[in-house]
Amino acid sequence: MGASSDSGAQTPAVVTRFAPSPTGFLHIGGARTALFNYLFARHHGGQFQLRIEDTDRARSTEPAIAAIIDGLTWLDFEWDGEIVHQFARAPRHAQVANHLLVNGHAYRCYATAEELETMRAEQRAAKLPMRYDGRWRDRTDGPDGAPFVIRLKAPQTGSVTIDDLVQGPVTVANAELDDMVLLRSDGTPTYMLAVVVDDHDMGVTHVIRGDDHLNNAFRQLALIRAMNWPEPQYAHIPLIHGADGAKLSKRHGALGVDAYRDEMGLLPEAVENYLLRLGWGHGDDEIISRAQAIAWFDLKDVGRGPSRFDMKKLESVNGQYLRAADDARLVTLIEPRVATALGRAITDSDRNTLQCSMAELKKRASNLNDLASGALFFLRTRPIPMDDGATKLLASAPPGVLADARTQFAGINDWSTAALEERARALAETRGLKLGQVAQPLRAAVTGSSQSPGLFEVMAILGREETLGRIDDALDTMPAQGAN
RNA sequence: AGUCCCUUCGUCUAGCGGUCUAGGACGUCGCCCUUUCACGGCGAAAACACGGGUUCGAUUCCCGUAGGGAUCACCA
Repeated sequence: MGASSDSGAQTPAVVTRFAPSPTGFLHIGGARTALFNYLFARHHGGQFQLRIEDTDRARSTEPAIAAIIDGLTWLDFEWDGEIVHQFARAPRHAQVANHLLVNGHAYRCYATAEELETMRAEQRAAKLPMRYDGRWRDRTDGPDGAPFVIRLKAPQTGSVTIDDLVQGPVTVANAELDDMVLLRSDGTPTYMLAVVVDDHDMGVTHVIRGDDHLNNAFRQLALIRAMNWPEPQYAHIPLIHGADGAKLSKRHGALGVDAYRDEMGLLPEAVENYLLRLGWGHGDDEIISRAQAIAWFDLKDVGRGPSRFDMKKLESVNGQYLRAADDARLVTLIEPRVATALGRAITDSDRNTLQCSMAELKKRASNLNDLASGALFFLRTRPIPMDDGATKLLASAPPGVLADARTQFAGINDWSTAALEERARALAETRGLKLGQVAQPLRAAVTGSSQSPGLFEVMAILGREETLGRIDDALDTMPAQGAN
């Protein structure tokens, strides 16, 4: 990209960008901002670009940049073109500041930090708005060699109205704004300068960002006008709040997206769907595919008020996507978790078992953690552990049912769900028991728990040898019940 | 403090002057299905912040109040 790319030969009608600062991890709010930018660009057949705002050298880190890229990749928000690293463009930013200095739209300010601090203290004491008072605005007698910053000579009268695509028309009097610093005394650009210059050079047509930037937009517009550049359209989306209505914090889920993937075991499409529905709606639609989202997304449908993050609903949405997900994909996803829990590597046989049981398993899980832990009993080696519920079931089982059931099952030639169930029902009938009185002890013996997927499906998947073995194990631990 | 923004069930939202005795989803509760737990199905409770206008008629338009949020840097 050239230093000043005004050429726009084949400039797309819509160019959006996601511009995170790599000072932390990509959090959920940032992910939503990225999603809206992505969707809007794709909806209009335009471009979605990524810019890393790393001008804060002290706080920007490589791991943070990697985390941002990792998060966007996981969510599959594919950006167009090369990633723009803001810091590398510092010379261009300085060039613009100096250009403004030359044409009179900016000036040197020699006020020291201490000086400005006392100015603010006085304003605070007088209960006046704290703004730079423009003391160097019309002076050119700066001390030789003294450090200075370059400030924008912003209009002081009149007002500016931004037709925000989300917030609607917003007007602010120029008197409310002060002359912002463009270039610091060390020659580095401020964020305000850098964003405007980069957005212009990247050909950004729509600035979609958190509404914490709404106030900044007016200052940035003054700079854009001073440069006589085309003005982008703005869309300031409300920030996400925690369940208690307060700003999102770690307690609420302002975690890196990696936490949603790794710790919570969520699916990227579910996180995307949830984020999309947070502050945006399309009739009664809840589960919305990427393609539909692109077709339907419009900034005018984005709500103006902040919405609260609801983990329960996220889990629910994730559960729906989990049930619709491909079984083989889920097997792959839970493999590491299962291996860790089991303390051993997963074999092909294990994989096969997981694949066969996945349809049953996923109905009982809303995230990958649940899915993995729910699958464990299939893969444990005998004798499998019994939880409290299972122990109680075995202790209160009608005398002899387990042994009788074992005998019945052992006589089955066709080891199938249907055959297993038929024998169990027959046994219950002859002994005058309800099916549950037979099935529950069996469930305990075979799964080690009082809750599990369908018992006969489980036994069919486990196979004759393993099933019978587990029943034998249970029989061994049971106190000798008055024989027959 | 000032400036700016926002306000429909607990939560996310639909609604864009009459179709609202306000719809959907999550959550909650009940019932059904059923060998357990889930899934699934059915049903219930649950909201237009308040006060003024405008209008034949306001959830929908305007103003005020209250509440919430954003913002005060040589941070981004």
